Amino acid sequence: MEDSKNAKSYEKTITPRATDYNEWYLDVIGAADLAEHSPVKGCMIIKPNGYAIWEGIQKVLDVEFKKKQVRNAYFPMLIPERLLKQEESHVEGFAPEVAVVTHAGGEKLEESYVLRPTSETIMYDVFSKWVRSYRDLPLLINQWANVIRWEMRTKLFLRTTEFLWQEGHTVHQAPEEADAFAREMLDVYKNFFEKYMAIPVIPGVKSESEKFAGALKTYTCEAMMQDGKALQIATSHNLGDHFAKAFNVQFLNEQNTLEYGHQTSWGLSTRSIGGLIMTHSDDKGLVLPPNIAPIKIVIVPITNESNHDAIVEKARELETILKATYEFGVTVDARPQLRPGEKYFKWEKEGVPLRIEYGPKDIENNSCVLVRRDTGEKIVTPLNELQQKVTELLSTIQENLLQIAKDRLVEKKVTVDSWDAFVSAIEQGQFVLAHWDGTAETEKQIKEETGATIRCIPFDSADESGVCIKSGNSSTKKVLFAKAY
RNA sequence: CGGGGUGUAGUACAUCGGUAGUAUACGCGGUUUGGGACCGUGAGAGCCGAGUUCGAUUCUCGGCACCCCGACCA
Repeated sequence: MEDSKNAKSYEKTITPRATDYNEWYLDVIGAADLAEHSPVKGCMIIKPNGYAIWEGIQKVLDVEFKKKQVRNAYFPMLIPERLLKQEESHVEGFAPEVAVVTHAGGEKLEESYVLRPTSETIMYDVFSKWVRSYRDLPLLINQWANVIRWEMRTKLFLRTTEFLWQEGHTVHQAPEEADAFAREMLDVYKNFFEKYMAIPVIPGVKSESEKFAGALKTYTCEAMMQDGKALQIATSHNLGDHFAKAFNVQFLNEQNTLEYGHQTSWGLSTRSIGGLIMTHSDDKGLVLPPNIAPIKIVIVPITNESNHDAIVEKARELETILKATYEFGVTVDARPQLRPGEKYFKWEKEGVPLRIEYGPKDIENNSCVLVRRDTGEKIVTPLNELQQKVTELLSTIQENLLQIAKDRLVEKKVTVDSWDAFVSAIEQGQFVLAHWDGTAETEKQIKEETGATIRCIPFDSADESGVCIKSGNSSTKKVLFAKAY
């Protein structure tokens, strides 16, 4: 009896909050049907529900990229090993995690290929042929692709051996232009996260030791998960002319002299889905912001055997009305013989922002019941106001989710001036602003002692003189520390 | 790669040197249907290999896989 009870509660309970990764994976992701482990170690099978979110992200970003005149292209997954080795710090950074193809066609290859961990090398080798004159610049290319990084430990969505992303790569005439573009793309990401994903981020610059292998500067968006840990959710790099020199990306300027291009690269991966889940999930499962939710509205007809078909038919009428605005974002759960409660839980678990209950009572009153996923609030709505009310509620839910996440960021972000205060804040899982002397040694020491890393030097961190919380040396800026995923 | 652990039904867990059991999920029949319902019934399992043994899912050894904790990372 005891056993059966436990087993039952296991199946039916979603463990609290997506704060602990394991529970999150097991009970929220697993149950929500977004992804699962593949038979290939460290790789992820993205199920239809998960992929639909990715498709939504692609759709929105593609529009943003087009506004910046960025065009999509596709480059090979196999990169000749020599190309990868051409930029020194780049190969050092990636060497430990590349997978190498040594055999093909039944023979050992004369030259090995690596499976792209990122495409700078192969793309820039090609860019060197595409770029001849200043008239060819800026060159603005994006690619949607999979990449392979042989990480030692993987976590679904956050770090998988293979992941999907977009990587943008550009070439500019002037250093300032490249830097400005890298910053602009970071803004694109920041706005995307806030507007669509309802994830507030802290934009800033990475420290030297945390920056991308081969970059001059790495700009980052850091987000806070519900447990206070940080997630690097998108990055944009100013590559300077490092790669241009390694791959000979040169152009003739107006004075007819040869110059190296100045480059950027920027990316956003399926990790952002992990961030989405860990930002909004609650005890019942996933919570998706309406602006990115593949299904925004589910209509649950309340039926019994005798009236099932008739009520479903009426529910389809509501669906038709809403589809005019929301297209594929509306669905009717017309499965027979299931009790309404069971359907409610399924759709709550999957994060659908708005549920419409529609049964005999509603038909009689010419109304329906709208239920918010974020608050659980039930709102009886006359059918003639349905469309307007739905639009209104979806945008309210979107704003509310962003506000909750913003409040959390404010609440869990502290400024400290002493080492003791720093250590205790980090232990409590907070974001910590503190003075740092700017040296890699101090950074490393802090990491070893507390597990915290410098997430970024926030753009809005003011110049001010102070002393480093660890070394006591002088400092000019406060930087953001946190434990990270 | 270091430290720890686990391999039994779709899932989660038992048991046992000799019929492998429970829950849930799944199929079928029925009663239900405004928050995870119930009754009946059916199908479904020992990672691989070797050894010990009359007999191994169980014990031993080897392999493989996976999980957890570290170093690495979007």
